[in-house]
Amino acid sequence: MTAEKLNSTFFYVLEKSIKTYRQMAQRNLAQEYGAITIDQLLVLQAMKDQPELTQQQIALVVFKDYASITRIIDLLVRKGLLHRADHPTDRRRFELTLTRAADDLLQQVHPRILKNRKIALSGISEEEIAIARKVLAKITENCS
Amino acid sequence: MTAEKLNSTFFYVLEKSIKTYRQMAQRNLAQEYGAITIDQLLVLQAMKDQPELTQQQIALVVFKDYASITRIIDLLVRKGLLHRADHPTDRRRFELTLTRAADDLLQQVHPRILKNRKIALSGISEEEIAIARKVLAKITENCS
DNA sequence: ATCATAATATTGATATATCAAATAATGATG
DNA sequence: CATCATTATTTGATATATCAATATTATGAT
Repeated sequence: MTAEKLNSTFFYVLEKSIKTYRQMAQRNLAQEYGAITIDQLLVLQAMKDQPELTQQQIALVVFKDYASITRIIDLLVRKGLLHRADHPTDRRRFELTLTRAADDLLQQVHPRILKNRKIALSGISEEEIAIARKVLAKITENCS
Repeated sequence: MTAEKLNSTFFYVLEKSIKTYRQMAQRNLAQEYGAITIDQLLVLQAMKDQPELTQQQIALVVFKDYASITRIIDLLVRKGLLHRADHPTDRRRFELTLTRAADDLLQQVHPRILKNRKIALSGISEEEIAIARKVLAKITENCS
C-alpha cells in the first residue's frame, strides 16, 4: 500500500475528519471556557438530560468505556461540576447530580457547540449529509 | 439537548462509526496476530512506504502528534519491529529501518486489513461511499 | 435463609492524544 | 565565526481508551 493509497482509503478520510473536527472544537472551547474537554462536556450533558442513568448507561450513550466514565466522573467531581452522594436504594451506585456551576457551564458552551457544528458542515447540502449519515450508520451496523 | 438529539447529531454518528470500526478491526487483528495495535501498524506501513520520511512527516501521514509518534516508535523498537541507528547527516534524527519481522508482519496482516474494510463497507454503494468521502473531506477542510 | 450468579463500579496496566517545555543540532546572518 | 532563529525530537503532565482483574452489593433460585 503506497502513501497515496493510504490517503485515499475511506477510513483514513474518516479518521482525519473526526480528528480535525475535534481539534477545532476543543481549541474553540478552550479559548472561551478554559480547561474543559469535549468528553467531559458530553458526559455532563448526558447526565443532565437523563439524571436517572447509571454510569454504565452513560457509557453507552456517550459511547465510552465504563472505566473511562469512572475516571471522567472523578475529574468532574474534583472540578466541582458534579456532586457525588450515596444512592438511596442501591449501595453499589452513587447519586450524581450536576452542580450549579455545571448547569451554568453547559448553558454557556451550548451556542459555541452549535457554532462549531455549523462551521464544520458549512457548504454541504442536507442531502449529502443525509447520505453520509446513512453510510456511517451502516458501517456501525456492519462492525457491531 | 436531549439524548435523542445527541444520538442523531451528525458528529455523534461519525464518532460512533469510527469507534465501532476500530474496535472490530482491533479485535480481529488481536485474535490473529497478538499484541499489535492498528496505530503501530499504520506507522510501520508509512515507514515502509516512504523510508526517507522524518518522524514529523510520518506524524502528518498517519495523522498523529509528534509526541505520539516518538512513543509509538519507541514501542516498535522495543518490540523488535524497527531498527534505530544514527542518521548519517543529521544528528538530531535517527535512521529507522523495518526489521525482517516487521516486513513479515505487514505482509501477514494485509489481507486481514482488506477483509476488515470490506466487512465495514458491505452493502454500501460506490456512489454513497463517494458522497460520504466528499462530505468528510469537506468537514476536514472546514475545520482546518 | 443461603448461596451462586449477576450487576455496578473501581483499579491497574498499557497505549495513545494533546499541550507545553526542554534538548539538541542545524542553518542563516551579521 | 559567534549568535540566534529554526528544526527535529523528546519528555512531562494530564486525559482518554481498552482489557483484565477485583470489590462490593443485589437478586433469584433453591
